Amino acid sequence: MLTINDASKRTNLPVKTIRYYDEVGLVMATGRTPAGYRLYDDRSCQKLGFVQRARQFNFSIEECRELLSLYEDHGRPSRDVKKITLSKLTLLQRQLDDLTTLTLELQTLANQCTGDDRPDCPILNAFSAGPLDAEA
Amino acid sequence: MLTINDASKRTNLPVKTIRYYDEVGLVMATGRTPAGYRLYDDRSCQKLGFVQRARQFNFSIEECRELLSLYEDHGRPSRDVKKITLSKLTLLQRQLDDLTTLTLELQTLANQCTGDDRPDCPILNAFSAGPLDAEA
DNA sequence: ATAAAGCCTCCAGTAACAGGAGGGTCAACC
DNA sequence: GGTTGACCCTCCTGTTACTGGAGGCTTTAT
Repeated sequence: MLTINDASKRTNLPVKTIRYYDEVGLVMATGRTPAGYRLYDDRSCQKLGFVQRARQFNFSIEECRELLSLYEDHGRPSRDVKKITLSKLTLLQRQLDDLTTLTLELQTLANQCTGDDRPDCPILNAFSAGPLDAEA
Repeated sequence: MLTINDASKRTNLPVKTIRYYDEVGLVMATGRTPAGYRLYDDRSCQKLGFVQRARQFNFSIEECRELLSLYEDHGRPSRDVKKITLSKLTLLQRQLDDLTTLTLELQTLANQCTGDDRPDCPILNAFSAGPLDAEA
């Protein structure tokens, strides 16, 4: 049985975060010492690692909860997991597109800006004028 | 002089948001009626539009405040604006890279998953096992 | 006169924690 | 046996940029 600190070292998750996951019931401590210290075993550490990686994939806590229950359920069909993953991918793709557009537009503006002492600035003008077409 | 509702219609910003911008002192109402209703003029509407577009470019409220003061200051050098914009671009670029990596990895996993009734699922396995190499 | 629409302020909630206060616990060392 | 230091606990606040709602005026239209 590991203390929360040991679990933290093993998973590279901050102690605060592990405590938070326990609090919201995502990955609960296996038990408590008489003094109330949280205890974690190998299995719960594994779950913490699972959540950590899923979080890195931008899955929300609630989505992690869902994935975790699928993960725990030994007989779950992989179809369910794939469905969640694909819908997540769609979201990611949209975010990616938006961010790309944004970056390009801003890049265009920065290129047009002389960046000297003169007060005329295409960036501010664009913000002021309205939606821009990111041409040349 | 426009009511907050009129300003909302003109800028397409929600009334709540305009009130919020007033509250935090980003774009304050031009004045108030005797009854305490917020009033906005053309200039403040223009500023609201400015903020709206800057927000679409992922500038935070604080950054908007800075840009706005530059925008208000008629003699500001465009250098200042460009500097803020470029540092913002750096951040955006990093976000973009992270998101791209993420999407690719998840895509790989989804491709490997049969998505049928069988419980074996590469996605869960990857989450469970540890950091993955996103090779086909 | 009254009803609907619009306005106000204040409070709570969102996501996923991080930071800190105040206080108990544990192992080691002198 | 006392004390230091590391570790643990709970509870509270703060973060970002709003959104939703309660309770209660004001204005406009009928």
